[in-house]
Amino acid sequence: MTQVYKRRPTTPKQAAACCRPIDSLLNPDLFKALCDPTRAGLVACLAKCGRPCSVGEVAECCSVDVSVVSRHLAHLARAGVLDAKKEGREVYYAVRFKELAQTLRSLADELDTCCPDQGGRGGSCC
Amino acid sequence: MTQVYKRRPTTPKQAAACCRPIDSLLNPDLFKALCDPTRAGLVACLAKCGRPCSVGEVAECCSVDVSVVSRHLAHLARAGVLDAKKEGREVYYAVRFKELAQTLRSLADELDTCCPDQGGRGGSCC
DNA sequence: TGTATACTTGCGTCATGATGCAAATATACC
DNA sequence: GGTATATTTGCATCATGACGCAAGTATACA
Repeated sequence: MTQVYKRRPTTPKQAAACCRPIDSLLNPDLFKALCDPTRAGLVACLAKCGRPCSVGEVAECCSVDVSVVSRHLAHLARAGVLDAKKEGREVYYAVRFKELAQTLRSLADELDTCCPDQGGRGGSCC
Repeated sequence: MTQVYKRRPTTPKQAAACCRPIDSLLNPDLFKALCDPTRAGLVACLAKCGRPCSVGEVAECCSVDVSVVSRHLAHLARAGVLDAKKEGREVYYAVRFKELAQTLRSLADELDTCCPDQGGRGGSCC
């Protein structure tokens, strides 16, 4: 069931005290993982490739050292952007397409909910 | 009309050379704006408040100096997350709900498109 | 014109993180 | 066991960015 909020806070201070889904959806760790140009490039590369790729393969597509790529991929996996699977001496990384898309859509939905001149529940809160 | 791509690149190196919408949708500047906990908190606060708020008002909701809040809000506006409107000696910032939600959904859609075991065009590229 | 309020900007400090290299670890294959 | 390949980790360096304070700018109002 959908929770009904009584009213929207009238000041930012009240709003800050009011805990809502958007607080956790605006997770800085996810954005931190994607905010570096090199990492964003790696994600785009893996997404376009569409299959799990090894660290060495991925390293061929960018100009930084393999050790840097390794660290970036591990970082992205830790943040939930990529999935890691070890096979023999290689580690394959793949984009977690569905989970990532789902997270982004949840955030978009919550933004709509907060938007006052949108259908949804806009205008009410807390 | 929807462009039809012939095939998906088989290596990350080929994928990197293949320009696709996800390259620009994974814009590091947007994520850079949201990756700082203080900034994320400000966005959440403004979203929950739902109306344009002045710098001073917003500053009351967090522990950092007003000058820091001012810089953060300007940063978020520059990245397209917030809208700024000057009224007299006050500056009002508001979340660009629709644009932000749209951007996130576009990225989610493009991820679906790239996902091989999803409906969409998964499996084809370039 | 003078003063108060709202915000921005300059600057120094400090913390975090990106990078490359070299060394360490893990696994495959002889 | 010994060697080659794949990846990770330690370490030093360098760049970026967050922060607070103080000074500067803009606007309102007496």
